[in-house]
Amino acid sequence: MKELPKKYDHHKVEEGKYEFWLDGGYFKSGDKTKEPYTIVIPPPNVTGKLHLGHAWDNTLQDMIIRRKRMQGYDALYLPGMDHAGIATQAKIDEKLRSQGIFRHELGREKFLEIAWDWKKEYAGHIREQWKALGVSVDYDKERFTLDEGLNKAVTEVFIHLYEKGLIYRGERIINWDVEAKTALSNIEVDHKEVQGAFYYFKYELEDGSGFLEIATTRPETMYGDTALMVHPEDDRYHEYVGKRAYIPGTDRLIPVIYDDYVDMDFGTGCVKVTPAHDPNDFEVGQRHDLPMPLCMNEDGTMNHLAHKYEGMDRFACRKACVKDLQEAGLCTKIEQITHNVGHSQRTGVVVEPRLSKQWFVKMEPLSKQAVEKSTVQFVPARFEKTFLHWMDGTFDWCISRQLWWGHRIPAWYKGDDVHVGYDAPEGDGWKQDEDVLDTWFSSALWPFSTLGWPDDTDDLKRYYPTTTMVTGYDIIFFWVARMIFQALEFTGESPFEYCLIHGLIRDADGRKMSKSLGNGVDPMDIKEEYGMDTLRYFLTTNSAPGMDLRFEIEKVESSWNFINKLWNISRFTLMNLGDFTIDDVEIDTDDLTLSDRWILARLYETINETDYNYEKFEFGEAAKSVHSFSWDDFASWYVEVSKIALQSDDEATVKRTKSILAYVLLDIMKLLHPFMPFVTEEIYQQLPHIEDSIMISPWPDAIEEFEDAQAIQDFARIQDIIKAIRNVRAEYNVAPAKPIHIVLKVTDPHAQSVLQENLAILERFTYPEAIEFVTEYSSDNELVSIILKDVEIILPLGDLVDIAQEIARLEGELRRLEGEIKRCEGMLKNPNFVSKAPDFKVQQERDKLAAYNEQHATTKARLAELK
RNA sequence: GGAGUCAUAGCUCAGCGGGAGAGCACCUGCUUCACAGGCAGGGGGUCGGGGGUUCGAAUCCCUCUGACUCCACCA
Repeated sequence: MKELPKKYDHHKVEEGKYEFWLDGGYFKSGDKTKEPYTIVIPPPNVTGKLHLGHAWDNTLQDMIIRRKRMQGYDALYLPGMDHAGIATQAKIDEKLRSQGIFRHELGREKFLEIAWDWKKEYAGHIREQWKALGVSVDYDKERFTLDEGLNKAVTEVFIHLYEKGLIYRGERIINWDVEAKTALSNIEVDHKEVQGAFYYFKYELEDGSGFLEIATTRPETMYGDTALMVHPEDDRYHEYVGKRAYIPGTDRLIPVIYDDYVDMDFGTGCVKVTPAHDPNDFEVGQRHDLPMPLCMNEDGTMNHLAHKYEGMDRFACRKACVKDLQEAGLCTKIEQITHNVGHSQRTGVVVEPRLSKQWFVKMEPLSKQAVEKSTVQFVPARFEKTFLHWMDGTFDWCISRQLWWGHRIPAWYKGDDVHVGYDAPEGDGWKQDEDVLDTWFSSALWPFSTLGWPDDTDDLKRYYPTTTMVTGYDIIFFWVARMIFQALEFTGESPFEYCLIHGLIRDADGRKMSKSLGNGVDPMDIKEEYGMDTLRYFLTTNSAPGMDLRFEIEKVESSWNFINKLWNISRFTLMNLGDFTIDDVEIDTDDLTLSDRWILARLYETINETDYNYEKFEFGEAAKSVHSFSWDDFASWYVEVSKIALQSDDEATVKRTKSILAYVLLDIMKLLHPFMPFVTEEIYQQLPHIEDSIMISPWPDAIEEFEDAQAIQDFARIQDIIKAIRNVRAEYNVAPAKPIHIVLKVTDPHAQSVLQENLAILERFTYPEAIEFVTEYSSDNELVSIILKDVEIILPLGDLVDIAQEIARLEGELRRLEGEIKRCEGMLKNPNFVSKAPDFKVQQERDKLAAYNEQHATTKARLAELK
């Protein structure tokens, strides 16, 4: 006889399972006889450990792929990692700095050697964590964004877009990260509201005729000013246009010009123009052919244009020059304001708009194509709007980064000549661009570059386009959108059929989990304490698609409790199966008791509901069906009922019951395997089974022969009677196991036979002294009577019965029934309802009304007797 | 300034066109031979306010209020 330990021990259960699966080769894809189903992992950065967000993301992917594998697909879950340019380089820099080493002292080559070592180390950590999560990824297909193959894809894409005129190099105002000393794209900048000020300055006119006053939030940029501008229709300023004014505190003169960009009603109506440090001013500068001097260095310190402030940090300079100009009477007013300021997503520093020569992707043709041709189905659908909305208004994408860790831009320069290609052109003197590409440039190709593109590989043909992408809404712009337009451009197809979007993980107080708040939760800590199955179940059942997930330890505990429940129903089953084998499992649908038919009918319904919700990616709903089936139906009722049959002397009865226990439990395990792979594997191994692993066992079938509405209805009658009796026992404080006399007044012949055939069940649950069936029962005040449909339960409780209480209860019941009757009649009297509502609905109401009327009459009669 | 989300039981959330649900918390009984992290019973909600569509609305539409998120170069 097999026996499981009394308590579910997640440590023991999870130990060795992953190795077992790996050894079995179950994660491998490639069975050509099957239809492919592909998910590529969103590649984690090789910067650190996986957090709860990854655990969520990866569990969702793994659930989908495990189910599809069981359903007979050639399931490919392709793993990989992202080099994460800025993030990784920043971390390596930091580590080097702590050792007193600076990147530039090392040189590019040496630095890259260190970076690759770093990658190797972190890739190892990440694989360890995938293992802990239990994700069934095919390691034979693992990729890294800086792999040779992917590098080839990146280069190919760059060259193609360049030749098509969709990649260009130009001087633009870009977002400059003064700490990382690199350009950023627009979406790598987070706008945050901060306290700032409007500083008013006097620009004195050259001819001594007075001054012009401007307001600015960034005084330090005045050293890059090359003009003042006013609106052409602004009467206040006509006389000044054409004159020249001094940049305050300097002897540099700048012209006063007209430009209709100016908003006359804002500020003073006069604006300083700093073409090298502001995107709008840059355009003004171009229109008026103004000089565009930078007044800052790459690290955010001021340059020689700031004369005495040279070398000072931009914010220190702001403070200093404001103070000096105040003293000189040239700063007239300071207004405190709150305004939005761009911060680098990576380093957090205030981004400096800066004129700089960079590479850009021309977005308009690509986004137009994406909007028109994308066939990706977002789940939930509303995220398609998010995607389209962004595609609609996106700016050209700055793709060059002043870093070393990344794909080096395939461009070579010699004087003014530029060559874009795989290799440098023939001849001496060509120098390759020092910069690398934005990390997202390579991530955008991930769904096809990982499968071998640009070569027309077997994998690409077989697994591309991929089936489902799972990711958070926070990277729709960064990644999803770019994958879509690049895929359409280069493969002519959308990169995936479905895109399942999930939200963010928040702490118990609803705050975003972040390093700075220190409120992050390490999935490995949860694994240690509750087990990964618990964490997975928690993560995938506590929010709807696209919604955020609040991390609450109480819910993790309740997930553990559910698994412990499953453990115990398995324990019960195994204790009773004895040496029962898979060959002994036999279900003859012509030879079943009501409870057997009922549990199988419920199983049938549960499989259908679960499948329906799995297909819609509604995992919370899918789990809800299995949860209530296994706990409320199987554990609370069938297991109890089976105890009767298992004690029978009749061998066939015992065998039938064991078969059903084993069969139903096995299906429960399979339905839950995608949620909790470890414990379901453990239990599967103990139960009679065929395949070597639950992972490769077939997904449960909803067998139509099991569908049985009559059984569900009949069993519900039994349950109702039992519940009613339990209820009375509680209400009258009758000890649960104290034997009581039960009289059932049944007139309906079908009800009569159902109850009589299942008398043992009634006895099992109600602890009767005797159960008596009657068609008439003489009035007696010392009894409690519960009136159900077709059945009246009479409990002669003698002294325990309180007539007044009983009258009150029955009157309450009467009121309830009257309410119901009124409702039914109201609906049925409404001609519109009868004519417009579906027939089955109308019939349903009629049936209910009949039943209520009958119950009402019986209750009223009983009440009359009492009075 | 645009776009979107949320408002349902004390808490956290499902449900999203046909009679209000779960988990946790709370109250009352239980050492019932799988489980006391369990079993049985119970209390608790005019489903944010107001309109509309519909035979029927928590569910669809409009509007208001409150919370949040993303996008956006007004100095």
